[in-house]
Amino acid sequence: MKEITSQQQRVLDCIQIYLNKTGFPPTRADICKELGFKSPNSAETHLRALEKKGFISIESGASRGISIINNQEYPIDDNEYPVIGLVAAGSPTLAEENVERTINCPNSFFESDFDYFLKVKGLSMKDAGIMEDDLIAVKKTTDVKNGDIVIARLDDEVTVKFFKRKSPKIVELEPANEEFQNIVINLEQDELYIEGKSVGLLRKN
Amino acid sequence: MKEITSQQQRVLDCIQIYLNKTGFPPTRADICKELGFKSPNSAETHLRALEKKGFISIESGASRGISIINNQEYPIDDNEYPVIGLVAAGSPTLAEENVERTINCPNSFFESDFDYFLKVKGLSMKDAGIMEDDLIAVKKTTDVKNGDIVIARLDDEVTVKFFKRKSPKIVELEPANEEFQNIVINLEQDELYIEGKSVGLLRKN
DNA sequence: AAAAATACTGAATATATGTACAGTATAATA
DNA sequence: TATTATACTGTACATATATTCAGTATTTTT
Repeated sequence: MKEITSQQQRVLDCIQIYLNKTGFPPTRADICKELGFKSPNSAETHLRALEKKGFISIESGASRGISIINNQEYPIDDNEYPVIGLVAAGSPTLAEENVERTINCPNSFFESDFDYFLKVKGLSMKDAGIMEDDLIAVKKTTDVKNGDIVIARLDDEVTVKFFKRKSPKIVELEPANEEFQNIVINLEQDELYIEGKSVGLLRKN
Repeated sequence: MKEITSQQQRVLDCIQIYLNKTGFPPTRADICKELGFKSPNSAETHLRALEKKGFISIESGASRGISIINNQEYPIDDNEYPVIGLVAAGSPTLAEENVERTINCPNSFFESDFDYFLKVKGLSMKDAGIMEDDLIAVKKTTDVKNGDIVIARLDDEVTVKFFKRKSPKIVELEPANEEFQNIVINLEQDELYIEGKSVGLLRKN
């Protein structure tokens, strides 16, 4: 699946909205009307691009012969994602006793797929707009880059910080709050386990 | 809803099966082919009967303009919520030209129901954890309390601030960033329109 | 620097499609 | 008994629609 452009996304959304509203797909002219194009060929070329990239299929010759291809990882685009609150020392993050509740959320809700929500404690990342009780969408991965907001485990405590690799053996975990100190980790002495990284945030107020 | 005949049921089933298979409704000719009719008018009359009895609706003039009317078996808990970006001065917020795209999201995602996502510009609310390009879930209402994060319209500009009523005629819009000034509004002189209030926040990174 | 992809306008056209009209026949209803 | 609904065939046609061709311009990739 190649990358979709913003205009192509608009066309794809337009098709979905039209489908929800009417129960059948739009014509080229309908898409033009919805999105302000003046030539049916504008819609046509976008449709062909979306087809080429695998987002839709087009039945040749058939009117309104557009169908959206649902090629998600899971057949259903919805999932119950666990919300992880306080993590008991030493216990695996996703252990049942750590799951406060679940949230139903489309799989493709954030840019990347993700595995769980982590409920934030404290204000160490407040200048990055991460406040107490915010829910961070966490993708489980150890593949993190400088500047990523990572969920790290240090001495059986889970912490959320910016990731900065200073040298092959020195990693700094940097808060976004001047009242907090950088955490410097010498990988030869201390154990650092990267749980994953933040791919999004959810706040309910 | 009148009683359906066995042939009409076959036609209705045929429409549903065709929809499941292709993603769009059949033409009269398609129905004929599936059910062995030799005249498109056979399908037509059945469709008109189904329409009259309330099982389907037919969009006049539109090809494949058939939609099956759902007897509300399951209320769908999903919706496409518009994302509002830059709002042109003087235009209604939800006008089509302001809708950047839509996000599929459960209706009960935040504590309260909501109407659209507003894409945040600027950092005037950064100390409340609201950063540039964050998406605020906005519930359209004028019923706001002190301390609520409101979406307000002032001189055809949309702004997000804390709401503080100082007296019956004085309202203050308070930013969460020391680099910004409070906005004091005398309701007798200035026009203040409350679009709604924030019921949640969404960040994709 | 050339080629390909994106993002359009505008016009033209073959055909896909809804729909009306003319029939035939049977069963249900008033 | 007359009327209406059901259940078809068959023809015809206006128009709804997909799709091609000819341009222009910008951005991205090779």
